[in-house]
Amino acid sequence: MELTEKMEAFVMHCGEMGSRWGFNRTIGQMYALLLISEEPLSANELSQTLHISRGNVSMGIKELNSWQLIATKHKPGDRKEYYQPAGSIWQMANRVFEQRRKREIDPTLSLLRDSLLDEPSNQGEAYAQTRMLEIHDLLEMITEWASELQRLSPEKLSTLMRLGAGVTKMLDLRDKLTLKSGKDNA
Amino acid sequence: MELTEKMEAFVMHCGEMGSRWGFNRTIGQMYALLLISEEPLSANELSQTLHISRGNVSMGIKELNSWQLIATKHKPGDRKEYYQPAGSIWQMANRVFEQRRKREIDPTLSLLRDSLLDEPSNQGEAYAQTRMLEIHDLLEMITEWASELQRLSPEKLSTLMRLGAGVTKMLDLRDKLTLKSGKDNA
DNA sequence: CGATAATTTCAGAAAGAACTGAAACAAGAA
DNA sequence: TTCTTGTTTCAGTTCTTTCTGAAATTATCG
Repeated sequence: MELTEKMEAFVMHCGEMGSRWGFNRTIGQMYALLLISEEPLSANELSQTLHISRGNVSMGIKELNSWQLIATKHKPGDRKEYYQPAGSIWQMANRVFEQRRKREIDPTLSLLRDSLLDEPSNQGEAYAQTRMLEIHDLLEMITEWASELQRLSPEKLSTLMRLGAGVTKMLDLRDKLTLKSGKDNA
Repeated sequence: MELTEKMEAFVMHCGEMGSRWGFNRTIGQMYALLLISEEPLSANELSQTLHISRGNVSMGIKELNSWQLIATKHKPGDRKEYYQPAGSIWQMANRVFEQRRKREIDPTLSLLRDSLLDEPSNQGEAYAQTRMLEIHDLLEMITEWASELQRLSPEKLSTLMRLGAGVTKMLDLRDKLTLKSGKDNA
């Protein structure tokens, strides 16, 4: 697999960003390469193109699988496995968001829930709990909102996104409607 | 500064999560401690309570400052500096999102923009560019959407959030209105 | 059933990130 | 100015993560 200059730039960039996106350098590179490659690639091709060890590729594939970001393909008369990105860009973004939510938010949320069950045992702890409650509520909102967006079909999501600056207008519109028809909505 | 068991659990947990949230362990701990502490704390108190070196605290404060997450206070007749969280929980969330956008999305976006300016030099590159364009558009949507949300006042944001599952309904409503009044909206 | 072709695992090496502590620096107070 | 009290810096150390490569494992073919 030969890369043009631009392709290599992209792949390497995704490597740098990899760690910021929740996985590591090589995994970022691997996924980038699979994304821009027209044909599915074998583990060996990944290893050679990216100059990383075969073992490392194997671990990377395992990780990408656990994120459900790649699919495995077989070619007739060929024992090797070939890999390609799973699903559309939208689905990929969804998966990444979901995984990150699981890792970055859920654990904190459950710790906070536990902590808030008990009565505060003194003044300082009472204050701490009010702050924790704020954070809890914020995180809960974020997760609810996120899962809401995930349930939305890609088309609707796209509409909502394209709406952009219109969200504010929509809220205003809704306020008017609500005022007219009385307080019957959430 | 003495911590109850629950407070310590929270602080330590934020430490573990720190790296997932874009900063490191000690910085997570420091910020958590400042959040749940009623009084502003001095660098020495942070150092002692968390059992980390004075120098490390200093670096942490620098970092938290660059994220605009803490404010510095002075007590009359006391040379020390005291630190406390800056702004509300909402503001904090905003800051974190913004910083992360800057680090995780903006660089990629500008790379993609550059890359997409040039004509593809061969078949494979043409395919790569179509994929890159998809990613570009997705990232652009996300950033626009995010900055949109940031411009929203906290109250509106809160309304929008509480709306939750209602977003779908709202979209439907909007569709009906649009159909009735013709195609005059975005 | 071997023999062969591929994938996975994992101990140790290498690279990278975070932390310490002592020295340098800064800002009043006397 | 000099002394005191506080903050910052940074070279070296420690801790963590990632990567390699050889050995173990699994799967397929004849």
